Amino acid sequence: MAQSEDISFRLERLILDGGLAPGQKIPSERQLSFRLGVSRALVREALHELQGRGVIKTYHGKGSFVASILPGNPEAEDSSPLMHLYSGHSRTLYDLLEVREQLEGQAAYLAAQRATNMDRIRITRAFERLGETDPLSNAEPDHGFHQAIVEASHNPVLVHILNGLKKMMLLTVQASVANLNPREEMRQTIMKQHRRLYRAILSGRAAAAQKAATSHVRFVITSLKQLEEQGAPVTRPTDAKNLHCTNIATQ
Amino acid sequence: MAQSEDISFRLERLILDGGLAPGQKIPSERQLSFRLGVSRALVREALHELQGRGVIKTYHGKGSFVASILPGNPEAEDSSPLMHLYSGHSRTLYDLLEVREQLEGQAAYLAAQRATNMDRIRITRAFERLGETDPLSNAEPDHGFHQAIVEASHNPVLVHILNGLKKMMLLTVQASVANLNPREEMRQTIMKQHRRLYRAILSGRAAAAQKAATSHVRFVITSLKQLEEQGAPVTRPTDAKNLHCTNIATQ
DNA sequence: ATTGAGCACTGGTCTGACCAGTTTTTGGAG
DNA sequence: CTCCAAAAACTGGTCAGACCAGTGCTCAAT
Repeated sequence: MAQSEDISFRLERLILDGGLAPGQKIPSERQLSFRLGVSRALVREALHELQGRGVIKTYHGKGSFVASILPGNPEAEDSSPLMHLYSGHSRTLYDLLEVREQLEGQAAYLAAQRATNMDRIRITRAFERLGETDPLSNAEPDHGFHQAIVEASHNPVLVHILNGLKKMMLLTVQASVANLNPREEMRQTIMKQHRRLYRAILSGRAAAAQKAATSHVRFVITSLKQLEEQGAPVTRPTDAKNLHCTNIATQ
Repeated sequence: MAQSEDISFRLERLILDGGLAPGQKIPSERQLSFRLGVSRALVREALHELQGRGVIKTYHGKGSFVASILPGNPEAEDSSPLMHLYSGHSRTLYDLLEVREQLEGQAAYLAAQRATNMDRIRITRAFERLGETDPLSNAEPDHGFHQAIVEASHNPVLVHILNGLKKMMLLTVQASVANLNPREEMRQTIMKQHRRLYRAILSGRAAAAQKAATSHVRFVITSLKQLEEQGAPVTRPTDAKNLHCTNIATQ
C-alpha cells in the first residue's frame, strides 16, 4: 500500500538487476526521485529503509553505495563453521574449483546472452587491463575481468555464490600456487584462454563462452594437480598480504 | 556524524529503556520531532531505518508499533542481509533455479561417477520413499532424494551451496507454486524425470544423469513461468507452515 | 440508544529552500 | 604549456510548512 515501501522494493530490484556490484554507487537521490517520479523525501525514506537493512551505505557528499554483503561480517559468525572446517584441507581447493568450473561456465554463458552495452564496456576495459600490469601482481586485474563477466550475467545469486567461493579459496589456497603463474608458457596459455573467453562473450556466442570458461578453470585444476604431484609445498600463506599469490587460482 | 543515525539510535534506546513491549505504540512522529527537537522528516527517516531493521511496524492512520522480535530464528546464520534483500523478489526465484539447474546437474554427474555402495543404498531408499507418501505432503521425501544425490557427489562445497540455495528458496518462493505439484500430469512428468535420474546415477551414466537433473530443474522453471503468466497469484506465504508447498520448486 | 457527520488525531507525500561535505571544472599565475 | 587554487557543480543532511489520506472519537440529531 505505502508508496515508500514500493519505492524501496523497486530500489532493491534496481540493485539486483544492476548486477549487485558490491561497492558500486547507486544513482543520486535527486536522480532517483526524478526517475521514479516521486519526491526526494520519499526516496530518502526508502534509502533509509535499505540502510537499516544493511543493503546500502551512505556517505555525505559522496553518495550511496551497495554494501558488500559478504565481507560485511567481520565476526567469524556465519562463515566460520564452514571455513574452519574446510580451510587447510588440500582437497577442498579442488572441490571449490570443481564447482567453479561449472558456475564460471554458466556465468560466461549468461553474460554472452545478457550483457548490456555498459557491461561490454566494463568487460573490455577489464580485459585490456589484463596485459598492462606486470606478471607478478596481476591478481587484481584478473579478478576484475572475471568479476565483470559474472556481473554481466545479471544473476545476483550467481554473483553472490562465486564471490563466496572466491573468498573461500583465499582461505584454502596453497602457497604452491604462486609458482604457477610466473611460468612463461603458463601465462601464454592463460592469456589465450582469456582472449577466447572475451571474444566469445563480446560476440554473444554463449555456448562458446561457456566452453571457454569451463576449460579455463579445468586447465587451472589440472595444472595445479600436476604441480602438486611434482612435490610442491602444500602450505598455506600466513598473512593476508600474500594472498595475491592466488591469482592463478582465481583466473 | 549523521544526526538521523543518532535519532534512530536514540529511538532504539527509547524503545529498549522505555520498556516498550512488543506491540506497544510509540509516540507519533510529530510528537517525537518536538521532543527530540528535530524536523519531522528526520524522525521519519529514522523510523524507516528501524522499520527496515524490523524493529517497528507502521500503520497509516494508526501509528508505529514495536514489532515482536521473536519470530526470527535466533541463529544469525540464515538471516544474512542477502536473504532479506532477495526474499520477496519474484525474479530471484528464477535466479536461484537458474543456478540450481547447473549445480544439480553437476551433482548428478559426480554422483554417478563417485557414488559408493552405501550412497547407492541411500539414494535407492530415498527414491522408493518418493512414491509412498501422499501427493500433498511429499516435500520431505523429495528433498531427501535430491539430498542423497548431492551427498553422493562427495563434494562438500557442492553440498553446502545447494543447501544454501534451498534455504533461500524457502524464503523467496511464492504461494503460486503450491498449484503446480497437485496437478496430475505434472506429478506424472516429475515422477518420470526422477526415475530417469535415478537410473542414470545407479548405472553410473554420468552424462545422462547430468542431463536428467538439469532438464528436470528446467522443467520446473518453465512450468512455474507458465503458471505465473496464467495470472497465478504472486504472493508470498504468510506463515512458515505453508512453506512445504514449495516442494515442487525444491525438487 | 443508534447513527451519522464532523473533527482531531495518525502517518504519507510534496515542495522548495538552505546547509554541509566532495568532486570536477576552470581560470589565472608561474 | 603546466600546475594549483578558487569556484562551480555535484553529493547527501536538514528544515519548514503545506496538503492528502486513513483512523477513531465525539457529539448532536434522529
